[in-house]
Amino acid sequence: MNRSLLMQYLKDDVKEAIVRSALMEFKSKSYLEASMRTIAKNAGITAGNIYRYFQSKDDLFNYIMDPVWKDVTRIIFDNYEYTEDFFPITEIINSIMYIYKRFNAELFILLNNSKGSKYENVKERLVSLISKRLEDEMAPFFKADNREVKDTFIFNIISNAVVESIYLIMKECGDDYVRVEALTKQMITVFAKDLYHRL
Amino acid sequence: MNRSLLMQYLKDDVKEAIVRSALMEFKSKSYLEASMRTIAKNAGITAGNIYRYFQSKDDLFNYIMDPVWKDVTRIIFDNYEYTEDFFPITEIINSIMYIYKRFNAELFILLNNSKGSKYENVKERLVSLISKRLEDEMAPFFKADNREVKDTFIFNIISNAVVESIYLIMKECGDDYVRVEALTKQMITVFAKDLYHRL
Amino acid sequence: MNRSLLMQYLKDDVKEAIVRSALMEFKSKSYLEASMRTIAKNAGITAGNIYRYFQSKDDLFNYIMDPVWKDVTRIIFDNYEYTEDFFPITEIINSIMYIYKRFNAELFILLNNSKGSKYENVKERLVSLISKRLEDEMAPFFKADNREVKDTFIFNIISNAVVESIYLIMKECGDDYVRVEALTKQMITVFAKDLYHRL
Amino acid sequence: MNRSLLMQYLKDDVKEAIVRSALMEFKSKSYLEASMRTIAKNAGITAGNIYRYFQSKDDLFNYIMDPVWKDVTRIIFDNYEYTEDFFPITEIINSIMYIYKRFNAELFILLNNSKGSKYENVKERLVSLISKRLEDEMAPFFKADNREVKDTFIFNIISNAVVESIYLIMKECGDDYVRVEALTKQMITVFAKDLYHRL
DNA sequence: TATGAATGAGAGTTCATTCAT
DNA sequence: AATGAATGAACTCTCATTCAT
Repeated sequence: MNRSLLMQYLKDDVKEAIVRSALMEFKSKSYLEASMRTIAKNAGITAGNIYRYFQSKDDLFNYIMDPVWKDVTRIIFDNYEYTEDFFPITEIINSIMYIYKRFNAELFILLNNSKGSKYENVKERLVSLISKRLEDEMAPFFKADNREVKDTFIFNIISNAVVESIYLIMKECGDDYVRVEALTKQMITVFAKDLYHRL
Repeated sequence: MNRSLLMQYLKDDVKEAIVRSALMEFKSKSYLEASMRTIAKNAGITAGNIYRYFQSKDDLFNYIMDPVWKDVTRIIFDNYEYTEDFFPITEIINSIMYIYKRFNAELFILLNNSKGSKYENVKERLVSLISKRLEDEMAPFFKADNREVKDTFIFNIISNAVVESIYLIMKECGDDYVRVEALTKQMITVFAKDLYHRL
Repeated sequence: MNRSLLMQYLKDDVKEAIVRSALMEFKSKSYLEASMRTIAKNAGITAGNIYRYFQSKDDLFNYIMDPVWKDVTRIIFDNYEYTEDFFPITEIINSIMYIYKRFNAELFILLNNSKGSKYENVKERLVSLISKRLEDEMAPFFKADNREVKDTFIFNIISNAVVESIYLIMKECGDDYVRVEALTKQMITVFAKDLYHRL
Repeated sequence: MNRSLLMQYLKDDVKEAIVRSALMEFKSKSYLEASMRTIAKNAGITAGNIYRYFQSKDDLFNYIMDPVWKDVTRIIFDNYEYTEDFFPITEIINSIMYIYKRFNAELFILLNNSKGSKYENVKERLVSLISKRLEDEMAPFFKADNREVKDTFIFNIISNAVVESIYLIMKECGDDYVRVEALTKQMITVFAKDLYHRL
């Protein structure tokens, strides 16, 4: 390995250290409260050196969060098979578990600690996406029964409840994936089972 | 109107201006991030002058938030009449509407932007209170059927959903009290109706 | 009494109240640390109103201290009768007791809490005055014996000790004039008796 | 000299500049009145930069004063040999000269300008220590003669005079160690010689 | 590439002083 | 004469960011 490649290697190493340290910091403090000094210290480098790898705090935050957001939105727009319960519960659970396992910390940050960043309103956008999909999926049934929902904002409320619950379960369960899955299932059941008849 | 009364009027005017400006600031930034200078500027006064009306940032925040929290906890501890639907829905709605009409913005801040203040964990405490009450109310029915809930954390999840939904409705509806009431009813129905059978 | 005289009376009344309150404040805080607000509050008036009577904090301080300083310096330059002990101890004690009884608080402030005011170096000036007088009084005796003091700064040191001791006694004894007088006598004895033979 | 050593050099330079500037500031203003901005300006840096070297104003003050106080108390508790003159004058002088040479300005600040810091009452404590020792040393002689002192506060007065005198000599003599030693000797003689017969 | 010293703007807060009333 | 609201500059301290080395 020549010197330039070594440098390249070292560089990636440091970048990863920064990202790892930043994740920790963003998990315990909001975007605005997070300290570049602390991130640097926990990454084993100096504050100034971060700016070799990221233009700004904002840049660093987005570098971490962009892929998560991409994945999350992609998953929501995946086509689920319809089931007679209106909701493809198993697949939803699977998606949630996938995101949970891959982006545990990141999702937590995205939902809760992103104030001040461009992801400030990410929860609202996420809820909107889910809400839209929920509404679309239920529309045919309402049409068939010649019913309609008085105020479609209720879909937002339900979607928001689901998102909030996922975040709550994440906080409660930590790495206990079995409990996460059980609680998530129960939660989806409570919110979605027979939903049509409660609307 | 004599001078003393005029002074009184003017003084109250400024205090109100500060509170109004502070509400705006606390609505858009968390307690810690909010700036006394910005509050002053938007109230049309100098930063130092705020301290004629409030002893500190903390004092100002609590002056606004104390009444809300007092009312909210009082309401939660009120005794509702039991109904055959498990929940005294009408009275709950009335309570929520009361708080909504009086403390729209304040409740939002309390639930979302109180980090760094003494109300930092208010949402968790509120959710716990509601959760406890929910569990207590349902306990007899589970006992009668000789059933039990697998993971009682689900009560926390549901309570959290209710709290979050109220706050979402507030944000959505502005001053449209009729819509607030309708949505709140629908929300409670969706979350609570037949809840026993979905647990 | 007509209105104008009444006003005059009231005015003097307020001025006295300010001075009394200021004395208290300057006794417990240094000139710089003393607060015009506190002085006003304890005088039963508003801060702004002080400025009707005194141009500034400095002006107020000097108004109180000028007469004391005048008296103190005057007394020091009074002519004492010579005694065979070199020092007219009785008269010195009397002078000190006079100042003590009349300007208890003021002297304390002058010596200890005047930093930042024009009396900042008053102790040094006072000590110099006393020192000069001490030297002058002892000069003939040295001359007669054909002796001289190696370093005349020793007179400053002794004078300073006397001044400091007076202030210390003031702090210790409060209004117990009998103890003040006893201790002052003892102190003068300790420092001055047979001084000539210890130089 | 490599870069790291150079940095080290520069860093120490700045720290020294801060301490030097702080000494000046604390010499002319009390702890509370001293300004970090002024200290920074006179050290040729910005106010914020001080905080790279010292955690707080308090930290900076204590960094300068701690060693002095440590040395001073250590010396006072040292055991002196008894002499027939009651006092181990030579050793006292030596101790004073040691402190003088090491902590000229610092002792001045400690005794005079420490209000608001943890050394606020240091002079009183120091005087008490010396006073206690003085009293203890003279007690046997009083007992032997079946005498007693009317008011033992006189020991405090004498101790205070000694402390004050040391500080006065320091201010007067600057770096002229020979004169400091001569004056200190003379001062101790004036205050302590034959003290027993003047009490 | 990396350092770490330094900046500069901003935070909350205090207070002597001014001034319209 | 008196009020008390308001100012504005000062305070200590923090931190993202820059830059000479």
